[in-house]
Amino acid sequence: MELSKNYIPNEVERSWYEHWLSKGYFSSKPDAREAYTVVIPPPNVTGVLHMGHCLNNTIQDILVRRARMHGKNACWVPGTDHASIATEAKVVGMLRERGITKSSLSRDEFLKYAWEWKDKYGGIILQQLKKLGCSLDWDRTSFTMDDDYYKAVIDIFIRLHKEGIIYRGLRMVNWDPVGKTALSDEEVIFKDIDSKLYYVSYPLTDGSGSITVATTRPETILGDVAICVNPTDQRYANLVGKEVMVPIINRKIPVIADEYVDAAFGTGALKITPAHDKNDNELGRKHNLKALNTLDAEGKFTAEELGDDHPSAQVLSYNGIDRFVLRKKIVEDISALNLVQKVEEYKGQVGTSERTGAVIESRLSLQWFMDMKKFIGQHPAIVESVATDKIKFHPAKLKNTYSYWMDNIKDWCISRQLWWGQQIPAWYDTEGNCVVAATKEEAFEKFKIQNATRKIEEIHQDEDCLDTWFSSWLWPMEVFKGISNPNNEEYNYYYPTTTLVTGQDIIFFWVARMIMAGYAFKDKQPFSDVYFTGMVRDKQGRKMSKQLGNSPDLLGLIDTYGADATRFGIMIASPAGNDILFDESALEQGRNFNNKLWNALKLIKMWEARQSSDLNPESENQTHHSPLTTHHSRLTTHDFAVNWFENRLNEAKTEVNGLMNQFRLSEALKTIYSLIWDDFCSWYLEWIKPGFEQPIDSSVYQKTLVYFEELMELLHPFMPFITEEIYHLLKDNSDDLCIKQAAAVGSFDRDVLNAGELLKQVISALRDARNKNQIKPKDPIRLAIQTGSVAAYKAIENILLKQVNAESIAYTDATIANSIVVAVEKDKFFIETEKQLDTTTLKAELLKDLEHQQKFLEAVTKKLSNERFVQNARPEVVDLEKKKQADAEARIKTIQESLHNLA
RNA sequence: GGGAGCAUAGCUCAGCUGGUUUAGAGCAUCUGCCUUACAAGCAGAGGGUCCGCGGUUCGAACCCGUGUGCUCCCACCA
Repeated sequence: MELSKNYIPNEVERSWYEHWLSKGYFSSKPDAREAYTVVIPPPNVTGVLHMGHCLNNTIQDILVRRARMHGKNACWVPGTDHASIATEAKVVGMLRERGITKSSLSRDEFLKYAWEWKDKYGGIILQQLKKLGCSLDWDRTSFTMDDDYYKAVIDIFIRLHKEGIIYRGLRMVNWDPVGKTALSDEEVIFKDIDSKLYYVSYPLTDGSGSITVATTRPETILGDVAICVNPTDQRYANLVGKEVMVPIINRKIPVIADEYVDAAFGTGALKITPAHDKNDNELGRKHNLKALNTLDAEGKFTAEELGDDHPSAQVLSYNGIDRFVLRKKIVEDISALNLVQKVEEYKGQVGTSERTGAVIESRLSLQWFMDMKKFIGQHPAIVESVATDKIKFHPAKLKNTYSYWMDNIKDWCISRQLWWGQQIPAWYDTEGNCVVAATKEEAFEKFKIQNATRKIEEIHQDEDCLDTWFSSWLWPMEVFKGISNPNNEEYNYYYPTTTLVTGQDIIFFWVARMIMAGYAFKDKQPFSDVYFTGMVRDKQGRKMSKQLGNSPDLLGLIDTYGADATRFGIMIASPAGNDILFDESALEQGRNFNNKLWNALKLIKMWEARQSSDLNPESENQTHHSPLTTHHSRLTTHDFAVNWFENRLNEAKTEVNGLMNQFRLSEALKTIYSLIWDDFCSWYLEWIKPGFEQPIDSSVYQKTLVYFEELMELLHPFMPFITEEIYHLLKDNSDDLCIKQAAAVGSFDRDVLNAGELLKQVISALRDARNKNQIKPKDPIRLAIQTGSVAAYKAIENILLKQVNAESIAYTDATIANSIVVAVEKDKFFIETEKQLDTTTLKAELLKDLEHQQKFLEAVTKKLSNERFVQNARPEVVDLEKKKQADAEARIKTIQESLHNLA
């Protein structure tokens, strides 16, 4: 079969993925093997694949594929998250484009549209994962709003409510005026902003002057209920207890004192607006002040609650004005009253919604909460398991982040004013009494106990739904029906899961809460290792964003470079927990690597028909005695190469195992890359390569096939497609690499490896000398070796001849005049050539080297003459220094001889 | 405001228990090569105040202190 010049990935990738699927390699069933379970962090059902997913899922696939090849029953569960806020926003947007407003629809009508939308677009991201080569068990695809899953979430809510962990209360919450819903603290992102500090005066009602406050939020002035100063602040001591007038609305409010106020900030006087600020709200409650709300759910002005104060036409004219427009308007109107003293630039922070980006309002509302202190208190393992590494975090530094958050945890607001999600199983009667129950009928039964005359039509369910994360935290359990069908066979086999791979940005949202759920509902850790990825940034270190247009089109990249190259590119520079700077040149490197593998395949395939089996018996005879003739040494040359590579391969496999166990994936890939490119292609294949149209020893060829296969096996988890392709092109293998079981790693001999390293060193040194002396690659040289171990060089003569383009090799006891001298360790090499040598340059080089060596010798000698060093350092360290000294001395001698030789 | 982390070649990063380090790799750069697997390649080279300062030690990129610069997390002082 003719192999193409370069490797062309697209068709190969498509057909192997189909083949793997058709063979059912990714689907897992419980059996006698140990399970290796990974649940995908479910992407938003609205999502499309981006670089973050690419990194995250490539890592999971590497772990899963490797486990599958190492005797584990690997199960990787796919699925999507209903992502209530994001999805509801998308559906609302889609409806708006069609001229439909959400408010014109009933809940059922809206949900019908949402499900239609989900069914149409919800699977896209999963299809894209197939392109990346992800070996997910598609039969297990789950969704956080599947029927059983939905029931499990409701069940957990009811359970926690019964235990008194979940409660309903009127609290200050983070309100997203765009999403029109409450948010948990974790969903609020604080951003630095340039704002202004307005100094506004409130006239005293007794006409004795005014008090000036500094505020960043003048639009809330109409909701002010007091002015507060620090009780120790002498400036205001005589004003406490008096009254001031709120500008515009002319409401009388008291001047009060509280230690909360910082006298050093602004004017030392603070306006209290309990309806719009968490701290003000607390102060308000402490001092029995009313909370006057002036903003509606959308963040627009409403005078509704100001009714008792007989709002003027001016106040009423603000109705429906957006908070930011209102801010300017109120400042203008107060300025017109000459009550704005000054305006300062101010750098402050505002909370924004993680999902919609809207500036958060603090808003008093009735919501459902989870009492986290109580909850965690009941399950100490939630905190301990991470501290004691029962659940291992990679990188470990995130353990601190986790424990700090746990120690300072606050109640979790779990209700959302949305329709897309699990509807809260709380029911109300006409008097506003509330019971929690799974169904209307159950709720009705409960109400009847309180009031026998209650009719079922009089009760209605809570309109709100639950925070998405209140369903996601059950993911590792419920994908195996662990909640909805407890102790089923699959759950018992696959749970706890093995490794979780996710972004460190969701450590609190998701990871921490899965750990809570794991211990609270099943008394087990949900996973044993968590690999946290950083954020994918562009090569200048900027976050990927739509505005910057710097997020690459992943599918386009896969089309251009292939999935293997894309996986290579994202993995080669991504240590656990660090952000990765995405650079397309890494994908090029991956593509080039594909090509290198392809060409190695082509080379080896050329030999297939050129094996010479007649050399085999002779070869076996030669193994154990010293070779004397050139003919024989060719055979032992191969023995040397084969033996060296086998040892090197085992060494590298050992390294890779170690790195993988530590989750150092990027380094494992680098090790494999260098093993293949440098050791296998650049050295080994060159060493065994027969001359033009010459035969290759059959046993060497067979060994080479085995090595290449093993290299593909090692690389497969990282680059599954090309390795599978080569595995089949190399030999007529009837099995597939995808499920091939890795052979045990053999041992390796340090001496054999060192011999190989020495040979490489000699070859490089001689090539360097050729280069420096401008000997053209085609010009042959004659090589003479002065060494104490002639036999060792005899064994590798043929490699040496070929690798440095020498026409002959001789052994000598003495220096050879008019030659270039190269020293490697204790051996000297003399290069003789027809070319006229540039003695001036050569001398200069040697002198430079000599100086360097002498300095080094000086340093080592000084160290060795330090008695305290010799006394205190470990003996092997001292021996090493002695060896360095001897080597330096020998080298200096060689250089001096060479200089002499040139003269 | 509190906490964590980072700083090593032009760039991205290794360097694990202080001594096999005269500090490595990949990319980029430079030189020479179209050598029958591969120019998306081959062969080779150059490139470092290990952030500054101080300390501990026979010995420091590594440990300690301090300064500087960056990054992240937590925390709603209007």
